[in-house]
Amino acid sequence: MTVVTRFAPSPTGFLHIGGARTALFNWLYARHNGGKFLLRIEDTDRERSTDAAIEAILAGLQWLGLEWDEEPTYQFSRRERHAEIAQQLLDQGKAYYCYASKEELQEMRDTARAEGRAPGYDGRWRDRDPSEAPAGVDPVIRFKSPNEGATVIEDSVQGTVTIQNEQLDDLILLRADGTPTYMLSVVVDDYDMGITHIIRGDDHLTNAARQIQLYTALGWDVPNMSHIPLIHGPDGAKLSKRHGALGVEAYSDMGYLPEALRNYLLRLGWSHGDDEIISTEQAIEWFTLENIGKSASRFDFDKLENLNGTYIRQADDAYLTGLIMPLLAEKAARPMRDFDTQLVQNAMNGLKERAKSVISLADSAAFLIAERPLSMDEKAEKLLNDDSIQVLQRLATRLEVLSEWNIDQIEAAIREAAESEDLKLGKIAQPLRAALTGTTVSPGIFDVLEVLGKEESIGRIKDVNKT
RNA sequence: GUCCCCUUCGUCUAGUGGUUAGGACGCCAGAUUUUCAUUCUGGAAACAGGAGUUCAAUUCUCCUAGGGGAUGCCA
Repeated sequence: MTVVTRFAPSPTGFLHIGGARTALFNWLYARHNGGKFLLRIEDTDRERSTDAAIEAILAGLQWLGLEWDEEPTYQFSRRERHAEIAQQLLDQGKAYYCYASKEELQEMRDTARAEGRAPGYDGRWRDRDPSEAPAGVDPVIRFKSPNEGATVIEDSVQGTVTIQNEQLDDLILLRADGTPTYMLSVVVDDYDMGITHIIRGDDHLTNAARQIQLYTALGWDVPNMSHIPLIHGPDGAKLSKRHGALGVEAYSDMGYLPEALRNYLLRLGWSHGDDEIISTEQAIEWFTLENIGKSASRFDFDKLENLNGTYIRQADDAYLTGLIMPLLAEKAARPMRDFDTQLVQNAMNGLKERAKSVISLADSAAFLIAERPLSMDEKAEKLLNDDSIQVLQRLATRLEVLSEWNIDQIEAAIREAAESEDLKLGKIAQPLRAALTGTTVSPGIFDVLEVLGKEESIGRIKDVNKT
């Protein structure tokens, strides 16, 4: 049997971090088994679904490198089919029309809660004759769910979960306006799409019981189910915008590499012994449902950042250069030229050693394409003006020289200063670096000297500044 | 309120009826790097609490506490 998984987001917002992990797990499971990974956009809520959200989700998945198979399915386009199944259940006496008003429903909830019973619809139209229907009320179609016994969910992650049927009320299949609800659509679509394995957030666990009842009523096989724990914010509370409930594009904007985020997400709730750095190939080879944990995990930016640094250090120079050139162009407010790119790429090997994000990588490369003389950032300025260190004063007086990028002179100045003051170069390295790059968040001093020291590079910089 | 799920260092996690309870991030200390970063070495740091089963429980059972989820004509 070919494994078929799916990711089924509702397009009411961006692709958030939890959704991204769900997608990743589905993708990994499909690839591990040589199966298919399908995408279904659950847009049956016409009020809240937007095209912008659909685009953001697709873009997010692409950025993460989670390629889906076949064309995405748009759930709303299948509403006829959903209605057909609802009608079938109606014909079979497994569903019925309900005319209860919103007020009645609210009242039912209130009294149920007050009496300590399971809340929900009390089934007052379940066995009533349609001739008693009030005039002018568009009915909904409800599923006649079993009142007795229990529904058992055999979950690959959660284990066996039993829900008493009396806890579950008669869910709505078709709304008053004739559109299908989520509960009906998922079941029908998963069946029609041939989904063999459902992997989704455990906020759907209770829904799973209701859906199993539907599968049973329809005589369909229940797919294998895995309800994975949710991701929480650093404080343990539900993920909010302040934490990680950002769209994946926000992570891209923050300078995280997709491969780093993927690796991080994979390790959140899944493990393979002590392995931490896991390539995509290894992930596909190793991924199984058994290794998914059952408890919720917190989002930890420190670890993500560390992972990101690791991936940046391993990354190809040209690849990284390609990523930061647009950022540099923005910073410099001018288009980048071939020699700018070449210069940055030459320096990349040294630069990437100390970068934790694509953003900081761009920051540390900025001096390479900056206009001369440099404009200092505040911190750099302060360092250079700190009169508690004599050497700095000397260097500061030579700033004109420095700004002309005469490497020989710079080196001579450094050595002279260091020797005459009997200081280690280390002591003046920080301010020196500030002087050379205009900022304190720049690369190592020797990397700076090395790159700038290349006659060729210097020539190019001068050319740039003249034009 | 009712139902369901979860609980190993601060965080992500490994693990077993008998282990010095392992790794990673972060933190601290040291080495290397004439700065920073990288790298390396070392260190502090955990089985939520209480019963029970057992020769032996972190591991099995129950209870409590804490956390999370569900409880929509949202998905």
